[in-house]
Order: sequence, then C-alpha cells, then structure tokens
Amino acid sequence: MTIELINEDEMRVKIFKALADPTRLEIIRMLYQNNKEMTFGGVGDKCQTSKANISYHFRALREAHLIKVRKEAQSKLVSLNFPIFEQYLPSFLDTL
Amino acid sequence: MTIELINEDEMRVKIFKALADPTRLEIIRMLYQNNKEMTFGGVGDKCQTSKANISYHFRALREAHLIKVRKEAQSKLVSLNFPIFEQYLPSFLDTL
DNA sequence: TCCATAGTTCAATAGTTATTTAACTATTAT
DNA sequence: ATAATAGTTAAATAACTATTGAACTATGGA
Repeated sequence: MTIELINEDEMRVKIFKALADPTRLEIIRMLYQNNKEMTFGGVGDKCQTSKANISYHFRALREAHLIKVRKEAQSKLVSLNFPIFEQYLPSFLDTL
Repeated sequence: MTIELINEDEMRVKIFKALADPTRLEIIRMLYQNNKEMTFGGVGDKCQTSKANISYHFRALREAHLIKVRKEAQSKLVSLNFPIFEQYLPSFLDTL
C-alpha cells in the first residue's frame, strides 16, 4: 500500500482521463443506474470486449478513485465512489 | 463550416479529453477567475509554453465547445462557453 | 511599402493509451 | 487432485497526444 501525493489538478487530470473513454463512461453509467454493487464479470458481460480489457478499464477507474472494489470469494464487487464525484464533479452523475 | 453529428457520449469523451491536461485546466481556470474575455496572447503569456502549443490547446478546447472565440483586429478573444459546462458538468467550474 | 504583432500550420518526435492474445494466480466445487 | 470460474499481468502493436521549431497568413501602424 503506497501513498500517493498528488495535488488537486493532478487529481482532476487523472479523473478526466479516466472518464474520457466510451467503455469507461458506459461502466460508470451502469453502476450509477443499477445503484448497487456489481461484479466485474457482471459489468464486463454488457461491454463487448475482452475480460483483459475490462480489467484494464477497471484499473483506470480505480486509480482515479472513481470506484471502490472489494473482493468476495472469486469475484470482485465494484461500486461508485460517490464522495469523489461530489468533490470534483458535483451533479455530473445526474447528467448521464 | 461543417456540421458535426456526434452523440452525447462522444461529446462527453471530447470534453473530458479536453479537460484532461494541466495546461488546459489552467486556461479554463484563468478564464473563469478573470470572468471576462481574454486574448490568446494574454492567456498564453501566463502559461510557460510556446505560442504554437497554446494554439494547439485552444483548438482542443474549442473543438470540445468549451470556449468561444471571436476575432478582433489581430487578436483573438476567448471566453468560456458556459452553457456547455452547465449541460455536461454542472457546478464543475465552482470547484476550481 | 516595410515592419511588428498575433496566431496557425506542418513535420518530426517522444510518450501515452487501448486492444488483443496468451499465460498466469486465486478461489471454489467435484 | 482436478477442473471450472474470476480476474490479473505481460508483451506486442496501432493509434493518438503533447511539444518544439520553422515557415506561414493576416491585420495594423510607421
């Protein structure tokens, strides 16, 4: 567990890069509209791309702190990290 | 003057790409805080990079419809396109 | 007309990003 | 122990992005 020391604009750049992709926008929208935790697989099934690619996109979202992930059995459960959206993009989710 | 036909998510991707850069964030913040039209040169002077590069960044912002530009004499005057921020990123500017 | 100012465009380059395939780890069930 | 399920990692590749310097266009002033 390493500590990241980045300033607010670096954070914004990371967040905007993470959101600047159709697949990742689709994931965010899915999580917002389902309004509950989903498995990586459950999300990935609805995006037509490889599981390796989904894993790549989840990493980008996680590194931007836009999602929270916890492990349960073989699966990983993912949900939106609302406070980050509140801080950096208030009301954005409602525009989706 | 060509017409662009892009859907909302393509628009979001374009906007997020445009904002995912420190120089462009700096420009947006400057325009927001100055709260008035500025010349390209006036903005560029405060960003330490070449005028060619500033021109490149302004193009990215303009293509994402985040700024409005009008020509006056030799100069170009730039200002924020508030309705787009309102539609796609409500309240974002206030977080800067 | 000639010069200065304000921006754009082009080509080159270095770095980054998205995607695929294949091989890997971890957990659960038989 | 083996197999199935769920996800990660690595290498390769193609496409895209940011930056620079030089050459260019357009406008205004001496």
